[in-house]
Amino acid sequence: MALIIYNTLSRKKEQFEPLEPGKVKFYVCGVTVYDFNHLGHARTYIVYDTVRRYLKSCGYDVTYIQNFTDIDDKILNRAKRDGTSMAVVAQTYIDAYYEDMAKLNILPADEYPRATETIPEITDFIQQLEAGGYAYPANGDVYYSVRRFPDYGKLSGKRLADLEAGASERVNETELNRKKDPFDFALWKAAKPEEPAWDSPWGAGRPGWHIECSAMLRSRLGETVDIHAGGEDLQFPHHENEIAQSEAVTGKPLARYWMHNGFLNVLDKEGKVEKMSKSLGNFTTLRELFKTYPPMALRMLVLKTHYRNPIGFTLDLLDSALAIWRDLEEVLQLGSWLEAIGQPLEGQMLFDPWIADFQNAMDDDFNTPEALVPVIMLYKQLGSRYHEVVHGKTLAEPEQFAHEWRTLVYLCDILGLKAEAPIVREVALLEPDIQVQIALRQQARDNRDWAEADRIRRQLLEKGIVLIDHKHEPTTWRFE
RNA sequence: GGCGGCAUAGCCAAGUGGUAAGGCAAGGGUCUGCAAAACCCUCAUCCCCCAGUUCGAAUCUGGGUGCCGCCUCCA
Repeated sequence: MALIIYNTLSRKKEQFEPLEPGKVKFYVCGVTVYDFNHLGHARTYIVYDTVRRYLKSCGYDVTYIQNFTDIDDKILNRAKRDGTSMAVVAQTYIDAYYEDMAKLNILPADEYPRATETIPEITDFIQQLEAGGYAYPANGDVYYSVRRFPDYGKLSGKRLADLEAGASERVNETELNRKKDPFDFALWKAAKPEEPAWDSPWGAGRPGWHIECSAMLRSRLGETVDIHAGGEDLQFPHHENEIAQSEAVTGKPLARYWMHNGFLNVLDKEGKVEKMSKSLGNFTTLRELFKTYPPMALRMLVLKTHYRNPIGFTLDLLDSALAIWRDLEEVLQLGSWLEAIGQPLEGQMLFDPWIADFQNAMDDDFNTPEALVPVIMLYKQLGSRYHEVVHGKTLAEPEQFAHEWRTLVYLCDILGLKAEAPIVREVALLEPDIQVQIALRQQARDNRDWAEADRIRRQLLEKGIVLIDHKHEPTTWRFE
């Protein structure tokens, strides 16, 4: 089986073949750092983290680059509002980004280039465009001349003629006057008073959004990357413009495969979409969510839907994902449990049908909902054993168990599903007291004093300890 | 108006020509003093509608309806 990826450029599933055998250059458009990350960001980066992990598991040497846009009107507005500088706002939310993504078990990028640290490359890029006749200055701004690039629209399937119909009153008037054509976009923006600015051949100013990515990508990964990815909203105009800029200069394809993930929309009580656009003032931050849900529940939710389909986010959906995650996490924690009680798992992972099913699903354009099936089958199968172990029984067929458990851990690692460390250390401290309580309750039960027995059970439950009665064996317990 | 996508059970969601994966929820059962946990069982004669192609379609074609995204900053 070979990996197949849906390429936005061709609108078809294509066999994946990197430019250089064994190596994958992967560029993902990062966030503009002017606020905390919301659920939608989480989806995008969970998706590409999973793609990256899978590529690695296939043996590819993956270089993963993700930028930060740290120059932007929205950041400036935020700085103004908070009475601080653009640099401070940017750094604040970059730090927050790292924190949130770490909780989702998203691997750090190999590098996080920032626009403000790439100015020389950007101005250099613009000069090359100018030299090639693709860019022209106008009152301190520099614009890209869209009509000079014949392939413009090839990614998004838009033609300039179609766009013309949509050209509306929404265009900024000052810009319109400077542009030769309404579809031209800014490569460089002349400095405005009291705003951060960098020197350039066209005077002080700052780069436009699209050129940042073209320059950062080229500086880190060269002229052509294997995979260029981002949210579906970036398809047009952002990625279209990146292609126009980069390919005009290099004459080579910017990316071999373009991947775009569907949106995660929060649904309101009537089930209507409330897009998480911050300009509409509606978004749910990750840190808010993580106060009440484990981050892995969100990761599970994202994995449960194919990455190109939209997700209508509701709390019910999250609860459903959480239910799966809770069971799965218990089983994943088993290794630690066994170690804690002196029965460490011996045995290796073996290649077996579970892995084949998983790989077939992932090979088909990263079909994670399908790939989750063997994972769920495995943990269901292992789950009953988990309870035997936690209830103090000796594990039967430990080698077979170990092999399956390691397979599960391996698959979960590719999906980025990571269990919290189980609370086992406190057991030694609690154990004697709990045994006393269990004995007292057993006495009550023997006396058919159900009220007292239930009182003790309830009391322990308040401490998070659940009792499990058995028919012929003493009562055992576990954490809630 | 232009471009694109989607429509599968109460909910979520795979499946793209051979007779409907999986999950959540729900119901029933075993067990229990009662619970909890665990385990077992059940849960779409049918895939938005109509027409067509085919021995055969949820899957292909045409038409229709509904929802969504992009066309403006957005993951």
